Amino acid sequence: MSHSVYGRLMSVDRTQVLRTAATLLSRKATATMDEVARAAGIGRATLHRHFAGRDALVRALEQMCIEEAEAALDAARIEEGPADEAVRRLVAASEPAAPLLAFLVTENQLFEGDGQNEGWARLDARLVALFRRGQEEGTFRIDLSPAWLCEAFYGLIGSGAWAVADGRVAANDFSYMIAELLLGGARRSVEK
Amino acid sequence: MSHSVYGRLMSVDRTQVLRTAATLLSRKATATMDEVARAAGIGRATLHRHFAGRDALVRALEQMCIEEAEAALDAARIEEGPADEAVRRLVAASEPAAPLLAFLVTENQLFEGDGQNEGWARLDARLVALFRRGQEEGTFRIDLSPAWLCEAFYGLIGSGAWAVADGRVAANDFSYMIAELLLGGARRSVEK
DNA sequence: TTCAGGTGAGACAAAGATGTCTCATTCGGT
DNA sequence: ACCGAATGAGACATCTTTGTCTCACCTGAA
Repeated sequence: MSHSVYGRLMSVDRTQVLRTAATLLSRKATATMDEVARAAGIGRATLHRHFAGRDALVRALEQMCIEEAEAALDAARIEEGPADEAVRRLVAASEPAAPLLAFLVTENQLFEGDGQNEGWARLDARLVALFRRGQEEGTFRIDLSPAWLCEAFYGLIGSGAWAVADGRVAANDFSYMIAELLLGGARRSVEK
Repeated sequence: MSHSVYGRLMSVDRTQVLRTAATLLSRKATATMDEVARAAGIGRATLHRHFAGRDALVRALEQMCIEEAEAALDAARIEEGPADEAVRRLVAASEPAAPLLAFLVTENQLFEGDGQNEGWARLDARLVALFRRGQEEGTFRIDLSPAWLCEAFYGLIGSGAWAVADGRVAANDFSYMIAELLLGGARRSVEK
């Protein structure tokens, strides 16, 4: 028996398919399974062999997004050092997952059903904890709630991903722009 | 012949239907015409009488969004006074159009077709001009491009609208949170 | 009351998407 | 070269959505 990196004999890269699907679906949420398959460069039948249907595809996207976001949180070591630097590290670490997040942030449909993935709650909790820590340490202002900062973080990651995808901003500036705006805002400041 | 406020004998409020549709579609982009009709409290047939199809509905949404956004730009008098205060006024004036913008920001599908509404270019131009003016006047930092500030503005309006709709933040805090984050960021500053 | 215009509900066919299947082909390992 | 596994293309039935139509009902104005 032969094995690839992921333990299966195969040619389609599940991860790559999901990334492509995320990019397409964030641009056109009503895209059909056929369009998703074509965008990923595979046949509709093959797509169906890997994901039972549209719902299963979105669920897989959700799962992958949560895993990558949690990996980013781990990699950024958000519990360490000043909160603002932790946010900077987190933005940078979130860049690979940005297209995924851009899609899922808008797919609020996921939060209607009965069994919503508990991963989102974990993510939110860790992110809120980070902003709360920053407030308690005096790094972040206290008149903006951690919940809102959390939302803004998601929103800016999504906006950044779209802006880069559309070529309105350079990919290299991704994390700088997001972190700077989130932390310092647009107004010119006397400090730093 | 009888006339209502809008010059037609009628009972359905076109504007209200569009607002409801925007709210629903921003939460569930794949909603059917029937779901949109139910959400608006009208029959599917009636919805069809007013909007020939899903495409026409989205186009009407787009047009309404552009009109309201331009009205907000006018009402905020963004050419007057300090740029940061102009942004504050603009955010406040944009609040009524927020659910509309939240939907259309994510409906990138609109920017694929051949005939995309030129209203977006007008909007972008005015917004970019505002941020550029702020930079030239020394109010805004120059290391964040006007194009990115423009994107971030849209993104934060959308995030704010969702956060309010989901009850994660109070509706009263809408414009304060957005304007403060966009202008000042999360980091505590020595000024002000 | 009368009446015209608007509406909701349902029926209906057409169009599109989905899920499943078969078969020829290609690719990687042996 | 061989062979098994996976793929792409296409056919197919089914389900959903869409667009259109009819008809009964309601409402406001005369």
